Amino acid sequence: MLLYLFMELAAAKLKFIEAWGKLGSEWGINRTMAQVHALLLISPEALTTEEIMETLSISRGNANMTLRDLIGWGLIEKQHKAGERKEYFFADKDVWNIARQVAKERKKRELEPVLKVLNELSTVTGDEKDPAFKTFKKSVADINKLAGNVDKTLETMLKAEESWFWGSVLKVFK
Amino acid sequence: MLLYLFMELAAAKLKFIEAWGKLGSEWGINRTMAQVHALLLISPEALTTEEIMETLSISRGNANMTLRDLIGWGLIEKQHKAGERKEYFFADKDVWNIARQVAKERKKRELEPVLKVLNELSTVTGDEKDPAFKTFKKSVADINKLAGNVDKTLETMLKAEESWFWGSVLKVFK
DNA sequence: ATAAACTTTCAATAATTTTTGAAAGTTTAA
DNA sequence: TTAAACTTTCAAAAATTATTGAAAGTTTAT
Repeated sequence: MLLYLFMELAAAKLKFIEAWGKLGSEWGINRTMAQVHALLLISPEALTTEEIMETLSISRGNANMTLRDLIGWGLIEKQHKAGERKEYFFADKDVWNIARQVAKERKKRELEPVLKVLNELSTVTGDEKDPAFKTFKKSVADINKLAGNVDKTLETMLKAEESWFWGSVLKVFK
Repeated sequence: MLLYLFMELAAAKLKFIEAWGKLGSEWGINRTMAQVHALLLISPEALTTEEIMETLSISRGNANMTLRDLIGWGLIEKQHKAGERKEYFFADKDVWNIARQVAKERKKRELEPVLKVLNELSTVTGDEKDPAFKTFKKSVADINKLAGNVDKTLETMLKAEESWFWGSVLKVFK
């Protein structure tokens, strides 16, 4: 009976990889990319493309593209071992860095383009007596303001030290 | 020439709906759902299923399911007009409420299940001398801590008043 | 009860996103 | 050079996700 109180490391790893992949896909990050990231996160040494393909049962092409994407996100790096031609990959293990990196990329790729459109839309002119115009203008202005605040907050977060960040925020949010 | 300095309200509406839909799909929210939400956000009156189908060129089935989902997310409500059988739909226009509602739902649907798994994985036992075990345990513990902090922060945000929230946070993030 | 007005369901279809894998490309060592 | 070792590309296929639309279901008025 006691047996079931413990989980094998191997089983735990699989569960972690699966959970990370699911979370990623729910937040617009490709499942495989999140899984490769998870695998490298819990791996003490750098892994080859070969090993990643094997462990996650994915094709060479998929592994290659996913690793390239992860490098583009600043989440993993290539490593070369002396006397070997193969490339090894390892993940930054600092969770605060990971959060910052993801925030930075998504801000750049998704938030900023939307802010640009919202700013354009703020300049629309029309009949101030028209309810359709008034409602449009107010919604756009409100969203623009919120998005701007989110942007500023992220900007500050990107510069922040982990301890400083959590210390300060948790003091405010008590 | 000056003509191009102004944008027609109709064009602006389309652009807004498109941008909101794109943002949604990048963050794991179905494009159509985000578009229907956008349409109702900028509409001064409640709209019928019929009108939504027409404006966005979507089918009755799609409109019906999407509207039901949006009600489930707490972003829109049904309205009945005296002497009419048709149902009308309108969106909460308060941007802070919208942000809170989305945060609340995603916390419940996605963050909490992951926290549950992470907590389970924290209990894994193994050989403290094994680098694979040590790396696994540390990564899980670190992520668990970060996720727990995010959860607490959201929890507080859900209770917060808009002015209080932005006032306080922006003072900290100066 | 009946029928008109309206809403919901869901199997089939369409659209989109992800993955494959073999061929092409590149680098290195001899 | 050449060839082995390794990486990248990308058109085709598979998997996933979203949409359609007609039929079934429900409600209301008479």
